[in-house]
Parts: sequence; structure tokens; C-alpha cells
Amino acid sequence: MKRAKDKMNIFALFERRVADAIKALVAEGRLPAGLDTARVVVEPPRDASHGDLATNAAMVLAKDAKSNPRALAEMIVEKLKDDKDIVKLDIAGPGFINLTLAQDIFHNVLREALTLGRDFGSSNQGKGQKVNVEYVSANPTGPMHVGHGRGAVFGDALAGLLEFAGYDVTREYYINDAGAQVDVLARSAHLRYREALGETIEIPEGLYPGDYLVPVGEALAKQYGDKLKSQSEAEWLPVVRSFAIDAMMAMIREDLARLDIRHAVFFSERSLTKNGTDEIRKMIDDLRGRGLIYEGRLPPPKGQLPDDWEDREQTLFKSTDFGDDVDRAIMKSDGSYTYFAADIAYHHSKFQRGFASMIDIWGADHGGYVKRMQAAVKAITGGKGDLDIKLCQLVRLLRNGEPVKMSKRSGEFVTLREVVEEVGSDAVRFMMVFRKNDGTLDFDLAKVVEMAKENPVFYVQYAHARCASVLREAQRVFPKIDISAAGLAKSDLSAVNDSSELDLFRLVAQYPRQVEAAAANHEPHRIAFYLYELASSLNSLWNKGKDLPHLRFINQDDETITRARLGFVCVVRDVLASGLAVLGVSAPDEMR
RNA sequence: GGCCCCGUAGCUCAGUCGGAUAGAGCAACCGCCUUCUAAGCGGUAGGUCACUGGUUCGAAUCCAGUCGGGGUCGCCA
Repeated sequence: MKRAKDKMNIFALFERRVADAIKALVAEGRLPAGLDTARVVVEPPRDASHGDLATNAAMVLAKDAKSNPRALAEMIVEKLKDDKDIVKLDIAGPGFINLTLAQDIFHNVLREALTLGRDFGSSNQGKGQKVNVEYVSANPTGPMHVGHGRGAVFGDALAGLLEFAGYDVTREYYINDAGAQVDVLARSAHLRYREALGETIEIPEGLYPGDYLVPVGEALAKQYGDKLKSQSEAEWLPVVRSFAIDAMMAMIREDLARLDIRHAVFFSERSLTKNGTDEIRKMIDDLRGRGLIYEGRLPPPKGQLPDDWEDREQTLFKSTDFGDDVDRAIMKSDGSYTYFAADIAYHHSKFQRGFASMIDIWGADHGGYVKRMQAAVKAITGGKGDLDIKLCQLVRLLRNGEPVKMSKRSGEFVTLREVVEEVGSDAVRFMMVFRKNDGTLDFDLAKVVEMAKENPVFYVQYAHARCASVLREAQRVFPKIDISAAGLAKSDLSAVNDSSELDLFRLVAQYPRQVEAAAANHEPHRIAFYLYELASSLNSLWNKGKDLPHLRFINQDDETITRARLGFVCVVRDVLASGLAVLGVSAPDEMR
């Protein structure tokens, strides 16, 4: 299987052949040994008239080879020219080598794509390496808003992408159930509890006013009667807190499920210090033993000084040893741990669970926290762990270009659930990754449900439906044709050779490469843009059949050509379905 | 003030670990569109890739600085 997958990636395939040519030249003594070929790439040329593939090998190696790029290119071309899969080699510009491939290559790619089906594009890039993707991690104090939704969708799409690229992915959620905010939640819920018992209550400033706690209060009343009413806060708080956190997490999980997001691990911050074990203490002691924890004073922040600033000795982590700008506090003045301290222990737990590779998805407002967390991971893993942190910028919710604001239910914001209910999971999921994560995103509730090319969700799904429709129609016209992928893999594809068809093939052949690049850079948006491009290419070809009937996918008088064209229609359908599946978006067979 | 992110066509944005003549959608203009599933297809026009300098055979991409926008800034989470 591995070999089949690799063979599918023509860029990787010819990268090896170029490398082999260089090796041969070294063996013959015509090039010096020890050349670094890491920067050699084979990529699609910007301009299709330059051929199918281009390599920078000669330019990259010229200096070390003590040669000039064009002379070197000629040597490489000489080695490649006997390759039967290459029909044309040009040296162009500053020393590019342009390769034009035999059409067979594309036909073979198509045939193998048909054979692999949904596996086409997947790879062994990750080699089964364990990766932990932590995302959402919204505080369990209320419903999720649209910003959470972006992180949720981004994280889930990235997880799916990495799985497709051969990583062993664990989806994880960190429940911040230990800070002061969950005490506030408990007090807010307790008020709702008293309300459920018939009291008239008023929610003071600083507590959570949202309606969503009303049912929690009612549930508390049902379970505990008036028992909690006579207790002191010290008595009822842990009970109500735990109850309310569970209720909030149930709500959040329900919201996530509507987007088909399901984490494998829910890790509780509180569990780090439960039942007599204190993982945070252990971690601090360990770091202290290595001289990375000390009592000291931090310089005051520059610029506007906080009102309550006072110079004070603190317990600090020496994050500056690992690239941070200042050392960071790990104990509060009342002796409790900071959030950072718990987070260090949490990431230590990930590492101990076998994740040398960790990815965190955070909101952009946590940008100031990145360096210290990465410093901490370096410290606790001895440099063996890698933490990539992807920041998701704000989502601006619009309706026909006008900002959407406020929601009664949540108390302050439009909830994610409301948005998913209005426009559907597919629109939310696709649009949330139709932007780079580090740019702000406009999400227009009206536009994402339009049936038009400017709405990418629709456009891509429609292209998939069109392929499915063509196959259905073909089955009607030619009942004898086996329209399954396996059946179409037997088609004689050599008749498909119109230039616009070959353009589409080139795009299809890029899919494995796009997946690898997207996975390597942790950028799922590349898949979304690729799918849009593929949909556009298909529709363009479809439209050509209007003026040039001989290019139509179904030709009633020619079963051979029809079989061949159905082959690539099937491949395009499957690539669209595959990419959409990676992003967690459905691929409908018809648009209604 | 420190740190992080962003700055690409009128607007919204892509741009391959540095590669050839910088792309798409929308808007504008021109043409086509009663098709195998309609919601489109083709074309024209539109650019000092914020600015300056550096590295390089080669920079939208890397580095330094400047300007502009956003975020963040000792114990919140």
C-alpha cells in the first residue's frame, strides 16, 4: 500500500529520479560528493506551457558543485533523457529544468487513483507518529461562541488532515475546571437554584447572567431539594461547582457534536491535583531541582503601570532560559498555583503519555502566552518535545455585510449553536477553514447559504453532485458500463487527451502533494482552496461540452470515450469527497 | 514602551520550506449560456506585493528598521 501511495505522488516520484541522476553524476566523479539535495524540489511550473514539472536542482546545487546552473542542468538532463516517462526536457531561465511527461503517466495516476479510491492522497508522511491536537478547551462556564467554533473546526480539520497524512492523532480537550471562574459559575448556578425554589433573585455584577444556567438551577433543585439552601457556601460550593461544570461540559459536547466534533480525551485541570497526588507540585520540584525555579522579583511592565502594582517577590520559572522574554510566575501570592503552573504539568502529562509532538489551538488573545508555553515544553521534555501553537484570529459575524451582535440566551454573544442551527454544519466547517488561521475571518450568515460560485461551500459540493449526477446519467444511457471505481479503472484512458482534460489531470495529480504540504505546515485551509480550484476546473470542462459536444462526458455514440471520461469524473468526485471528508464536510450526491 | 499577528488588484483573500510574466472570487466592462443537473463559462481592464535597506544567481516570501491596523502585557483563565 505504501508503495502505491508513493507512486501516486508524481512530484515525489520525479524528485527521486532527479536525485538518482545527481547520485549517478557523483558516482561518475562528475560532481563532488556530499551535495546537499534537501533544497531540491520538483514542483508544478507556474506556467503550464513550461511543461508538467519543473525542478530547481541545478540552481540550488550549482554553488556547491562549483559549476554554473545551466551547465549543471545540462548534465542532469543528459541523465534524465533516457527516462521513458519523460518526453521533453528543457532548460529555461536561470537554470530550471522543465519536464514534460508522457500522457501515460497521467493516465496511470488516474487509474491508480481509481484503484485507491478514498485513499488517494493519503500518505505515510507521518509514519504513524503520535500527535496530540488540543483544541476548543473552552472554559466550562457557558455556551460556546463563534470564536470557539473557529478553533474547534480548525483543530478538528487539522486532526483529520494529519490522520490522512499518516499520523496517529489524538484529539484532546483541556477542561479548565480549577480556576476562580468555576467558583463564579457555581455561585451563579446556586442563585438559579434558589430561583428554582421560588425565590426572586437578582444576578449581581461579576456573576454569569445567561439564561443557560436556569435549567442547571432547576436540575439542582430537583436533585437536592432545598438541602443546599441551608448550607454555608463552603459546604455547597464544591457540590454545585461539580454539578454545574458537568452540565456545562454536557452542553459544550452537544454543541461540538452538532459539528461532528468528538474529542477522544477530555483532560481535567482539577485532576492534576486530585486524590492526594499533586502533579503540579511534582513538576515544580523537578524543575526546582534543575535550578529553573527561583524566588525573585520581576521588573514592572513597560508603559501603563497597572493601578495595583507593587514590587513583590514571587516564585518564578526561568522561561528566559528557553527563549521567553521574561521569567513567569507559577505561584499566586495566596500560595495557589497559577494557570501557567497547571498548564506546564498538563503538557508534561501529554509528553509522558507518549506525545513528543503536540499542537495547541488557541484564540489569538492568548498570543502573549505562546513563548512561555513553548519554553516550558522545552524545559520539561529536555528538548525532545515539540509544541506548535496555532492561533485563531477573531471571527466577525455578519449578515449581508452588517455586523450581527448580541444574544439573549448567552447573556452577551451569539452562540455557536445558533449559528450552526441557522446555516448548518457544512457551511460552518468549510468557511472556518477557508482562511488562514492567523487572519481575521468574516463569516456572513447570508452568503454562506447562497447557491453561487462566490459561496465556496456550495460551489465545491455542487461540483461533487455534478460528478455523481453524470455517473447516474451515464448508467442510464449505458446500462452495461460498470460505473464503480474498480470497473472504470479498467477503461482505456488513452482516448482522453484534450488539453483542457489534461489540465484537470494535472490538478488531480497535485492532490497528494497538497495534502502533504498542508499537513507539514499544519494548514488545513490549503485543502479548502485546492478543492475550490478543482471544482472550478471541473465546471470549466463541463461547460466546454456545451460548445464542443465531442468533449461531453457522456457520448451516446462512443462507449469507449465515455468510459474513459467517466473514469476521471469518478476520480474528481472521489478527490472532492476525500478532501471534504478531511475537512469534515459532507459530499452530497445531489443538491436540493 | 515590550512581545505576537496582519499589511498583495476598488473590496474579500490565495500565493508551494526563496524560483520564471504575482493569482482567484466579488464589483466594472465585453461576449456566451433553454447542456450529460440550473444556480454558470470565456474574455478585457485593474498591482511600486505598505515603505527603506540587507542577504541571494534569484525576494511578495528570509533578515533589520520605519509606517499603518489588531491583539496582548507581574498573581485572570
